[in-house]
Amino acid sequence: MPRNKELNEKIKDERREQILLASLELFASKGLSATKITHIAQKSGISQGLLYHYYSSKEEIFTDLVKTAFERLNMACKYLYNLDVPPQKKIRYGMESILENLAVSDSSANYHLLIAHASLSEDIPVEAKAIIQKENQVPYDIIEKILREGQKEGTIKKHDAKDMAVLYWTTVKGLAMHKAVHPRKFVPPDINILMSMFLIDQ
Amino acid sequence: MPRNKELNEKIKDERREQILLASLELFASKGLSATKITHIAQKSGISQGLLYHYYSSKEEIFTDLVKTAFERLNMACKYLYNLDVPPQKKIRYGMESILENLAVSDSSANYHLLIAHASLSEDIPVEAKAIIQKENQVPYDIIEKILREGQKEGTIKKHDAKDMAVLYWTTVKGLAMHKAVHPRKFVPPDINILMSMFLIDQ
DNA sequence: GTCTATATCCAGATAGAC
DNA sequence: GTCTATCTGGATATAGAC
Repeated sequence: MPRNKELNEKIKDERREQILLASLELFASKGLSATKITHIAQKSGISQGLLYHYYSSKEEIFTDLVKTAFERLNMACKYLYNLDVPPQKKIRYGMESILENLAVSDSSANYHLLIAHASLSEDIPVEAKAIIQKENQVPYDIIEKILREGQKEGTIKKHDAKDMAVLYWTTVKGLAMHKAVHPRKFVPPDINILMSMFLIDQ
Repeated sequence: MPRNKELNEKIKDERREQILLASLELFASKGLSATKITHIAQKSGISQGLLYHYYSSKEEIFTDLVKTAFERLNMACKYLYNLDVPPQKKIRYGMESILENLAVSDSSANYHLLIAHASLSEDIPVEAKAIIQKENQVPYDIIEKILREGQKEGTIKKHDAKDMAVLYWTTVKGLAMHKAVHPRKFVPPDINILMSMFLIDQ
Protein backbone atom coordinates (compact mmCIF):
# COMPACT_ATOMS: atom_id res chain seq x y z
CA MET A 1 0.00 0.00 0.00
CA PRO A 2 1.91 2.99 -1.26
CA ARG A 3 -0.71 5.35 0.22
CA ASN A 4 0.07 4.31 3.79
CA LYS A 5 3.74 4.21 3.19
CA GLU A 6 3.64 7.75 1.93
CA LEU A 7 1.64 8.93 4.88
CA ASN A 8 3.95 7.22 7.29
CA GLU A 9 6.90 8.89 5.70
CA LYS A 10 5.19 12.21 6.10
CA ILE A 11 4.45 11.59 9.75
CA LYS A 12 7.98 10.47 10.27
CA ASP A 13 9.32 13.63 8.70
CA GLU A 14 7.06 15.82 10.78
CA ARG A 15 8.05 14.05 13.97
CA ARG A 16 11.68 14.46 13.11
CA GLU A 17 11.12 18.15 12.60
CA GLN A 18 9.39 18.47 15.97
CA ILE A 19 12.22 16.66 17.67
CA LEU A 20 14.89 18.67 15.95
CA LEU A 21 13.22 21.96 16.76
CA ALA A 22 12.75 21.09 20.42
CA SER A 23 16.28 19.78 20.69
CA LEU A 24 17.73 22.84 19.03
CA GLU A 25 16.13 25.12 21.59
CA LEU A 26 17.29 22.98 24.46
CA PHE A 27 20.83 22.45 23.20
CA ALA A 28 21.13 26.14 22.42
CA SER A 29 20.23 27.08 25.96
CA LYS A 30 21.84 24.30 27.99
CA GLY A 31 24.33 22.52 25.80
CA LEU A 32 24.51 18.81 25.12
CA SER A 33 25.17 17.32 28.50
CA ALA A 34 22.68 19.33 30.55
CA THR A 35 19.90 18.62 28.08
CA LYS A 36 18.14 15.46 29.13
CA ILE A 37 16.38 13.16 26.73
CA THR A 38 13.30 13.47 28.92
CA HIS A 39 13.16 17.21 28.26
CA ILE A 40 13.47 16.67 24.55
CA ALA A 41 10.60 14.19 24.56
CA GLN A 42 8.46 16.49 26.69
CA LYS A 43 9.15 19.53 24.55
CA SER A 44 8.49 17.51 21.41
CA GLY A 45 5.16 16.40 22.83
CA ILE A 46 5.92 12.72 22.50
CA SER A 47 6.85 9.94 24.86
CA GLN A 48 10.41 9.13 25.68
CA GLY A 49 10.13 5.70 24.16
CA LEU A 50 8.92 7.04 20.86
CA LEU A 51 11.92 9.26 20.57
CA TYR A 52 14.07 6.21 20.04
CA HIS A 53 12.09 5.30 16.94
CA TYR A 54 13.45 8.40 15.32
CA TYR A 55 16.86 8.81 16.83
CA SER A 56 18.98 6.22 18.52
CA SER A 57 20.58 8.62 20.95
CA LYS A 58 20.83 12.18 22.17
CA GLU A 59 24.22 12.45 20.54
CA GLU A 60 22.78 11.58 17.17
CA ILE A 61 20.30 14.43 17.39
CA PHE A 62 23.03 16.78 18.47
CA THR A 63 25.31 15.78 15.64
CA ASP A 64 22.47 16.07 13.17
CA LEU A 65 21.79 19.62 14.31
CA VAL A 66 25.44 20.61 14.22
CA LYS A 67 25.59 19.38 10.67
CA THR A 68 22.54 21.43 9.71
CA ALA A 69 23.92 24.48 11.50
CA PHE A 70 27.06 24.46 9.41
CA GLU A 71 25.22 23.65 6.21
CA ARG A 72 23.06 26.70 6.73
CA LEU A 73 25.95 28.93 7.69
CA ASN A 74 28.18 27.81 4.85
CA MET A 75 25.34 28.06 2.39
CA ALA A 76 24.68 31.62 3.49
CA CYS A 77 28.35 32.44 3.12
CA LYS A 78 28.50 31.07 -0.39
CA TYR A 79 25.37 32.98 -1.25
CA LEU A 80 26.96 36.11 0.11
CA TYR A 81 30.11 35.53 -1.87
CA ASN A 82 28.17 35.19 -5.11
CA LEU A 83 26.16 38.36 -4.66
CA ASP A 84 26.65 40.83 -7.46
CA VAL A 85 27.82 43.71 -5.30
CA PRO A 86 31.28 45.07 -4.45
CA PRO A 87 33.25 43.37 -1.67
CA GLN A 88 32.78 46.04 0.97
CA LYS A 89 29.01 45.76 0.57
CA LYS A 90 29.20 42.02 1.03
CA ILE A 91 31.09 42.46 4.27
CA ARG A 92 28.54 44.93 5.55
CA TYR A 93 25.52 43.07 4.28
CA GLY A 94 26.69 39.77 5.72
CA MET A 95 27.15 41.23 9.17
CA GLU A 96 23.86 43.10 8.95
CA SER A 97 21.84 40.00 8.22
CA ILE A 98 23.51 38.04 10.98
CA LEU A 99 22.79 40.75 13.53
CA GLU A 100 19.20 40.94 12.37
CA ASN A 101 18.81 37.21 12.68
CA LEU A 102 20.25 37.28 16.16
CA ALA A 103 17.90 40.05 17.20
CA VAL A 104 14.66 38.53 16.01
CA SER A 105 15.37 35.45 18.11
CA ASP A 106 14.28 32.84 15.63
CA SER A 107 16.03 29.57 15.14
CA SER A 108 18.93 31.31 13.40
CA ALA A 109 20.03 32.63 16.77
CA ASN A 110 19.71 29.15 18.21
CA TYR A 111 21.90 27.71 15.50
CA HIS A 112 24.57 30.22 16.35
CA LEU A 113 24.30 29.33 20.02
CA LEU A 114 24.44 25.66 19.15
CA ILE A 115 27.67 26.24 17.29
CA ALA A 116 28.95 28.20 20.25
CA HIS A 117 28.19 25.35 22.65
CA ALA A 118 29.62 22.77 20.30
CA SER A 119 32.79 24.79 19.81
CA LEU A 120 33.22 25.54 23.47
CA SER A 121 32.80 22.06 24.87
CA GLU A 122 35.31 19.27 24.53
CA ASP A 123 32.66 16.81 25.50
CA ILE A 124 30.79 16.32 22.25
CA PRO A 125 30.45 13.29 19.96
CA VAL A 126 33.43 12.61 17.73
CA GLU A 127 31.20 12.89 14.68
CA ALA A 128 30.21 16.40 15.70
CA LYS A 129 33.82 17.26 16.35
CA ALA A 130 34.75 16.06 12.90
CA ILE A 131 32.08 18.26 11.35
CA ILE A 132 33.35 21.28 13.22
CA GLN A 133 36.91 20.49 12.28
CA LYS A 134 35.95 20.29 8.63
CA GLU A 135 33.25 22.91 8.19
CA ASN A 136 34.29 25.61 10.60
CA GLN A 137 36.97 26.83 8.26
CA VAL A 138 34.63 27.58 5.38
CA PRO A 139 33.12 30.84 6.65
CA TYR A 140 36.55 32.13 7.61
CA ASP A 141 37.93 31.37 4.17
CA ILE A 142 35.06 33.01 2.35
CA ILE A 143 35.19 36.21 4.37
CA GLU A 144 38.94 36.26 3.93
CA LYS A 145 38.56 35.97 0.17
CA ILE A 146 36.01 38.78 0.06
CA LEU A 147 38.30 40.94 2.17
CA ARG A 148 41.23 40.35 -0.17
CA GLU A 149 39.15 41.34 -3.16
CA GLY A 150 38.19 44.51 -1.33
CA GLN A 151 41.80 45.22 -0.56
CA LYS A 152 42.62 44.98 -4.27
CA GLU A 153 39.88 47.47 -5.01
CA GLY A 154 41.08 49.75 -2.23
CA THR A 155 37.89 49.68 -0.18
CA ILE A 156 39.08 47.32 2.56
CA LYS A 157 41.81 48.11 5.04
CA LYS A 158 45.24 46.68 4.45
CA HIS A 159 45.46 44.71 7.68
CA ASP A 160 46.17 41.02 7.58
CA ALA A 161 43.13 39.47 5.88
CA LYS A 162 43.23 36.32 7.98
CA ASP A 163 43.19 38.37 11.17
CA MET A 164 40.27 40.41 9.93
CA ALA A 165 38.35 37.28 8.99
CA VAL A 166 38.95 35.85 12.46
CA LEU A 167 37.68 39.05 14.02
CA TYR A 168 34.66 39.09 11.76
CA TRP A 169 33.50 35.73 13.07
CA THR A 170 34.65 36.01 16.65
CA THR A 171 32.61 39.18 16.87
CA VAL A 172 29.56 37.31 15.64
CA LYS A 173 30.14 34.49 18.13
CA GLY A 174 30.68 36.98 20.92
CA LEU A 175 27.47 38.80 20.11
CA ALA A 176 25.55 35.54 19.98
CA MET A 177 26.79 34.80 23.48
CA HIS A 178 25.98 38.27 24.64
CA LYS A 179 22.46 37.73 23.49
CA ALA A 180 22.31 34.50 25.44
CA VAL A 181 22.98 36.42 28.63
CA HIS A 182 20.52 39.20 27.89
CA PRO A 183 17.85 37.33 25.97
CA ARG A 184 15.06 39.87 26.00
CA LYS A 185 16.82 43.16 25.90
CA PHE A 186 19.33 42.45 23.18
CA VAL A 187 19.82 45.37 20.84
CA PRO A 188 22.32 44.83 18.04
CA PRO A 189 25.07 47.42 18.21
CA ASP A 190 25.64 50.10 15.59
CA ILE A 191 27.06 48.22 12.66
CA ASN A 192 29.26 51.12 11.62
CA ILE A 193 31.45 50.50 14.65
CA LEU A 194 32.12 46.98 13.49
CA MET A 195 32.64 48.04 9.93
CA SER A 196 35.40 50.42 10.93
CA MET A 197 37.58 47.35 11.52
CA PHE A 198 37.31 46.47 7.86
CA LEU A 199 36.20 49.37 5.71
CA ILE A 200 38.34 52.29 4.67
CA ASP A 201 36.55 55.49 5.69
CA GLN A 202 34.99 57.37 2.90
CA MET B 1 47.19 21.73 70.07
CA PRO B 2 47.44 24.85 67.97
CA ARG B 3 50.34 23.35 65.99
CA ASN B 4 48.17 20.63 64.50
CA LYS B 5 45.30 22.92 63.92
CA GLU B 6 47.51 25.25 61.95
CA LEU B 7 48.91 22.44 59.87
CA ASN B 8 45.46 21.10 59.18
CA GLU B 9 44.35 24.47 58.01
CA LYS B 10 47.30 24.61 55.68
CA ILE B 11 46.57 21.20 54.26
CA LYS B 12 42.97 22.12 53.86
CA ASP B 13 43.87 25.27 51.95
CA GLU B 14 46.24 23.39 49.69
CA ARG B 15 43.65 20.73 48.95
CA ARG B 16 41.11 23.36 48.14
CA GLU B 17 43.55 24.94 45.73
CA GLN B 18 44.20 21.61 44.04
CA ILE B 19 40.51 20.98 43.68
CA LEU B 20 39.78 24.44 42.34
CA LEU B 21 42.57 24.28 39.81
CA ALA B 22 41.53 20.87 38.53
CA SER B 23 37.89 21.89 38.40
CA LEU B 24 38.67 25.10 36.57
CA GLU B 25 40.42 23.22 33.79
CA LEU B 26 37.61 20.73 33.49
CA PHE B 27 34.80 23.25 33.64
CA ALA B 28 36.60 25.44 31.13
CA SER B 29 36.83 22.63 28.64
CA LYS B 30 33.55 20.76 29.20
CA GLY B 31 31.23 23.01 31.13
CA LEU B 32 29.42 22.17 34.33
CA SER B 33 27.20 19.30 33.37
CA ALA B 34 29.68 17.25 31.37
CA THR B 35 32.28 17.50 34.09
CA LYS B 36 31.88 14.57 36.46
CA ILE B 37 32.86 14.66 40.08
CA THR B 38 34.96 11.56 39.43
CA HIS B 39 37.10 13.47 36.94
CA ILE B 40 37.59 16.29 39.38
CA ALA B 41 38.74 13.89 42.10
CA GLN B 42 41.05 12.10 39.68
CA LYS B 43 42.58 15.28 38.37
CA SER B 44 42.98 16.59 41.91
CA GLY B 45 44.77 13.42 42.87
CA ILE B 46 42.42 12.57 45.69
CA SER B 47 39.64 10.11 46.24
CA GLN B 48 36.08 10.90 45.41
CA GLY B 49 35.01 10.57 48.99
CA LEU B 50 37.56 13.06 50.19
CA LEU B 51 36.25 15.66 47.81
CA TYR B 52 33.12 15.92 49.87
CA HIS B 53 35.11 16.98 52.89
CA TYR B 54 35.99 20.14 51.04
CA TYR B 55 32.98 20.83 48.92
CA SER B 56 29.50 19.56 49.33
CA SER B 57 28.73 19.43 45.64
CA LYS B 58 29.98 20.03 42.13
CA GLU B 59 27.76 23.06 41.93
CA GLU B 60 29.42 24.62 44.93
CA ILE B 61 32.83 24.35 43.30
CA PHE B 62 31.47 25.79 40.10
CA THR B 63 29.86 28.72 41.86
CA ASP B 64 33.03 29.34 43.83
CA LEU B 65 35.04 29.50 40.62
CA VAL B 66 32.56 31.78 38.89
CA LYS B 67 32.80 34.12 41.82
CA THR B 68 36.58 34.16 41.62
CA ALA B 69 36.48 34.66 37.87
CA PHE B 70 34.46 37.82 38.20
CA GLU B 71 36.46 39.07 41.15
CA ARG B 72 39.61 38.80 39.10
CA LEU B 73 38.07 40.35 36.02
CA ASN B 74 36.47 43.22 37.87
CA MET B 75 39.59 43.82 39.88
CA ALA B 76 41.62 44.04 36.68
CA CYS B 77 39.10 46.46 35.23
CA LYS B 78 39.28 48.73 38.24
CA TYR B 79 43.04 48.58 38.13
CA LEU B 80 42.90 49.52 34.48
CA TYR B 81 40.58 52.40 35.18
CA ASN B 82 42.91 53.82 37.82
CA LEU B 83 46.03 53.70 35.68
CA ASP B 84 47.62 57.09 35.22
CA VAL B 85 47.50 57.12 31.43
CA PRO B 86 45.11 58.71 28.94
CA PRO B 87 41.86 56.87 28.13
CA GLN B 88 42.84 55.63 24.69
CA LYS B 89 45.91 53.96 26.19
CA LYS B 90 43.76 52.24 28.76
CA ILE B 91 41.55 50.85 26.04
CA ARG B 92 44.51 49.54 24.12
CA TYR B 93 46.42 48.30 27.11
CA GLY B 94 43.40 46.48 28.52
CA MET B 95 42.80 44.60 25.30
CA GLU B 96 46.49 43.87 24.90
CA SER B 97 46.81 42.21 28.27
CA ILE B 98 43.69 40.14 27.76
CA LEU B 99 44.93 38.86 24.41
CA GLU B 100 48.30 38.06 25.92
CA ASN B 101 46.67 36.16 28.73
CA LEU B 102 44.57 34.21 26.29
CA ALA B 103 47.60 33.32 24.22
CA VAL B 104 49.83 32.02 26.97
CA SER B 105 47.13 29.56 27.97
CA ASP B 106 47.42 29.91 31.70
CA SER B 107 44.49 29.90 34.05
CA SER B 108 43.47 33.37 32.88
CA ALA B 109 42.30 31.83 29.64
CA ASN B 110 40.43 29.19 31.59
CA TYR B 111 38.66 31.81 33.66
CA HIS B 112 37.48 33.47 30.47
CA LEU B 113 36.25 30.14 29.17
CA LEU B 114 34.53 29.45 32.46
CA ILE B 115 32.67 32.72 32.17
CA ALA B 116 31.79 31.83 28.61
CA HIS B 117 30.35 28.49 29.66
CA ALA B 118 28.52 30.00 32.59
CA SER B 119 27.06 32.76 30.43
CA LEU B 120 26.08 30.43 27.65
CA SER B 121 24.30 27.78 29.65
CA GLU B 122 20.94 28.18 31.31
CA ASP B 123 21.63 25.15 33.40
CA ILE B 124 23.81 26.54 36.16
CA PRO B 125 23.21 26.95 39.90
CA VAL B 126 21.04 29.89 40.86
CA GLU B 127 23.85 31.27 42.99
CA ALA B 128 26.13 31.36 39.99
CA LYS B 129 23.41 32.99 37.95
CA ALA B 130 23.00 35.65 40.59
CA ILE B 131 26.72 36.40 40.50
CA ILE B 132 26.67 36.75 36.74
CA GLN B 133 23.60 38.93 36.90
CA LYS B 134 25.30 41.21 39.40
CA GLU B 135 28.94 41.24 38.36
CA ASN B 136 28.75 40.94 34.62
CA GLN B 137 27.80 44.57 34.26
CA VAL B 138 30.92 45.94 35.96
CA PRO B 139 33.42 45.48 33.12
CA TYR B 140 30.98 46.94 30.63
CA ASP B 141 30.41 50.01 32.79
CA ILE B 142 34.09 50.63 33.36
CA ILE B 143 35.01 50.38 29.70
CA GLU B 144 32.09 52.61 28.86
CA LYS B 145 33.31 55.19 31.34
CA ILE B 146 36.82 55.12 29.92
CA LEU B 147 35.44 55.46 26.41
CA ARG B 148 33.39 58.50 27.39
CA GLU B 149 36.42 60.16 28.90
CA GLY B 150 38.29 59.53 25.69
CA GLN B 151 35.45 60.99 23.68
CA LYS B 152 35.68 64.17 25.73
CA GLU B 153 39.39 64.37 25.00
CA GLY B 154 38.77 63.70 21.32
CA THR B 155 40.78 60.48 21.09
CA ILE B 156 37.88 58.05 21.03
CA LYS B 157 35.33 57.79 18.25
CA LYS B 158 31.95 59.40 18.75
CA HIS B 159 29.91 56.25 18.36
CA ASP B 160 27.52 55.22 21.11
CA ALA B 161 29.72 54.43 24.10
CA LYS B 162 27.47 51.62 25.32
CA ASP B 163 27.64 49.92 21.94
CA MET B 164 31.40 50.24 21.87
CA ALA B 165 31.68 48.77 25.36
CA VAL B 166 29.52 45.84 24.33
CA LEU B 167 31.72 45.25 21.32
CA TYR B 168 34.85 45.51 23.40
CA TRP B 169 33.77 42.61 25.57
CA THR B 170 31.97 40.51 23.01
CA THR B 171 35.17 40.57 20.99
CA VAL B 172 37.06 39.26 24.00
CA LYS B 173 34.50 36.52 24.60
CA GLY B 174 34.52 35.62 20.93
CA LEU B 175 38.29 35.35 20.88
CA ALA B 176 38.29 33.22 24.02
CA MET B 177 35.92 30.84 22.26
CA HIS B 178 38.01 30.89 19.13
CA LYS B 179 40.94 29.82 21.20
CA ALA B 180 38.91 26.98 22.63
CA VAL B 181 38.45 25.59 19.12
CA HIS B 182 42.06 26.02 18.09
CA PRO B 183 43.85 25.44 21.38
CA ARG B 184 47.40 25.01 20.17
CA LYS B 185 47.62 27.24 17.18
CA PHE B 186 45.96 30.32 18.58
CA VAL B 187 47.65 33.52 17.51
CA PRO B 188 46.12 36.72 18.81
CA PRO B 189 45.09 38.98 15.94
CA ASP B 190 46.67 42.33 15.21
CA ILE B 191 45.36 44.58 17.94
CA ASN B 192 45.30 47.62 15.68
CA ILE B 193 42.37 46.12 13.82
CA LEU B 194 40.36 45.98 17.01
CA MET B 195 41.46 49.41 18.09
CA SER B 196 40.11 50.94 14.91
CA MET B 197 36.63 50.37 16.34
CA PHE B 198 37.41 52.74 19.18
CA LEU B 199 40.39 54.98 18.45
CA ILE B 200 40.37 57.97 16.18
CA ASP B 201 43.14 57.52 13.62
CA GLN B 202 46.16 59.63 14.19
C1' DG C 1 42.47 13.47 56.87
C1' DT C 2 42.00 9.88 53.71
C1' DC C 3 40.55 5.84 51.65
C1' DT C 4 37.25 1.94 49.99
C1' DA C 5 32.79 0.28 49.85
C1' DT C 6 28.15 1.07 49.36
C1' DA C 7 23.60 3.19 48.95
C1' DT C 8 20.63 6.14 46.26
C1' DC C 9 19.14 8.26 42.51
C1' DC C 10 18.48 9.59 37.91
C1' DA C 11 19.27 9.42 33.00
C1' DG C 12 19.57 6.55 28.91
C1' DA C 13 17.84 2.95 26.51
C1' DT C 14 14.86 -1.31 25.78
C1' DA C 15 10.67 -4.34 25.84
C1' DG C 16 6.27 -5.27 25.21
C1' DA C 17 1.33 -4.02 25.10
C1' DC C 18 -2.02 -1.49 22.33
C1' DG D 1 3.27 4.45 15.38
C1' DT D 2 2.76 5.26 20.14
C1' DC D 3 2.60 4.53 24.86
C1' DT D 4 3.85 2.68 29.74
C1' DA D 5 6.76 -0.07 32.31
C1' DT D 6 11.16 -1.67 33.16
C1' DC D 7 16.11 -2.61 32.95
C1' DT D 8 20.76 -1.06 33.23
C1' DG D 9 24.44 1.87 34.02
C1' DG D 10 26.66 5.59 35.73
C1' DA D 11 27.02 9.59 38.76
C1' DT D 12 26.30 11.67 43.27
C1' DA D 13 26.63 11.33 47.83
C1' DT D 14 27.24 8.80 52.32
C1' DA D 15 29.19 5.44 55.71
C1' DG D 16 32.56 3.36 57.95
C1' DA D 17 37.30 1.59 58.38
C1' DC D 18 42.15 3.10 58.89
